[in-house]
Amino acid sequence: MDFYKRVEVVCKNIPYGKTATYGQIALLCGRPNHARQVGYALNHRVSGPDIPAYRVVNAHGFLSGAAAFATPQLQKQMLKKEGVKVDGDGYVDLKLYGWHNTLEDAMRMNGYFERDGI
DNA sequence: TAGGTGACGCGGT
DNA sequence: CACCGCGCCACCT
Repeated sequence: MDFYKRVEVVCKNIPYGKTATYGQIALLCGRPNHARQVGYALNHRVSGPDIPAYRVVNAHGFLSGAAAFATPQLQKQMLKKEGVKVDGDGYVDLKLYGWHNTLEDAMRMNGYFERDGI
């Protein structure tokens, strides 16, 4: 299985106006302990205009990857643009804007993985 | 080969 | 809440 390709698929499935955590993405990729690798993937491997990396935050709702975007404020701007409120310290309220994915979401991901052989 | 690093996270205090 | 320790693991030096 190609972890990085899975990260790409999962990121593309984060709903508009919602955010997902690194650990959550790792879990959906079938690798529970790879939260750090999700961060690595987004920073060095997975990139492109069709991949909403700005919707990924850490378990506390903090925009921990903000500095890695083209401009330091870009992640915050992109989120606010789709209705996600970011406070002055760079945090989003996961209760309101977290992607509370269902078992169906997880099974759909697996369907994509199997279809694409990754 | 050994050791350091990091867009991380959980459990304990 | 905050802070801390520890586990985690692919990638560099």
